[in-house]
Amino acid sequence: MLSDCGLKATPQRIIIYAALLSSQQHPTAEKIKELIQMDQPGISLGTVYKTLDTFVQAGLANRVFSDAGTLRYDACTENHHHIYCTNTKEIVDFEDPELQQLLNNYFKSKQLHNLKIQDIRLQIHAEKIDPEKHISIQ
Amino acid sequence: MLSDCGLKATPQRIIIYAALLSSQQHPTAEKIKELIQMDQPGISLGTVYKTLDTFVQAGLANRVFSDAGTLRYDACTENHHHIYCTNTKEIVDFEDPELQQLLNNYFKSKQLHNLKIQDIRLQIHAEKIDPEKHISIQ
DNA sequence: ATCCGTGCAAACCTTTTGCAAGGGA
DNA sequence: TCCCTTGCAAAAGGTTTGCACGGAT
Repeated sequence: MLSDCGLKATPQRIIIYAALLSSQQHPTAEKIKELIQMDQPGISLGTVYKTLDTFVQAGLANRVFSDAGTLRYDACTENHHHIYCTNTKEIVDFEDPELQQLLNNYFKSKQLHNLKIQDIRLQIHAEKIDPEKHISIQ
Repeated sequence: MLSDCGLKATPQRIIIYAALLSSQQHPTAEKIKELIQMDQPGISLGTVYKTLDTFVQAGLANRVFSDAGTLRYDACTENHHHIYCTNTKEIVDFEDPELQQLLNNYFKSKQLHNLKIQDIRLQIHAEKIDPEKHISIQ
């Protein structure tokens, strides 16, 4: 996977990538360091930053916007959207082919002169009614 | 305007709010300090931060997401979207009632259980073909 | 007189950088 | 072996905080 992208498969990279893949929380660099603490106790925070940056360059990960001014990362590089819970501060993935179709059609008809669209992302700001429960999409 | 929100109308606040309103660039705190330098030379950067924060609390302004890890502000609190130019790094407002209608319909039909939607914002990442020209929407 | 906003500077936090040492191909 | 990666620590932003001063009610 890593070597497919021309990256050396070092233990640190493998573990960071695994952590990023398994975490659904769009973690910060700090959070990833915590997550892998048990497997890789001595890892340096600087290395986590550098590695995540390398992943972004290589197209293995994306940065996710957050209003707190801290960078968050996402191993999912497919086109998808994010639900920002205003109370729990979670960021949850949202994906729906129907929505994608809708947006594609809209932007096909609505010509934006002088612009080449690369990516459309929705931020859905919403309040979780019952923080105990999970979010479900009907 | 300020007093409507229960805020004392001090010279600093008036000038900062005016700068925010007139700038179409979703400025950072630093940028605002520059913008008002001529009118209010002695203003402290700390005051700018505090004032912008006060505005956000009062609902007079919004924070705009940005990947650079710097906070940007927007005096427009109505529902609208942003075009992020990947080459010029500009952030341009995008508003279209038709799109709004489309999104409303979509989210009305697509029930998100356990969530109360507050706000939907699109980030349109796009490349400006000719950086000299302005962006126009057909 | 009191309360709130301002200015200044220090503190803080997150992220980046430089460099020497170590490990993979 | 060679080059790339890591770890550490220092530096570099950007943002927040604490506190004393000043202005308005």
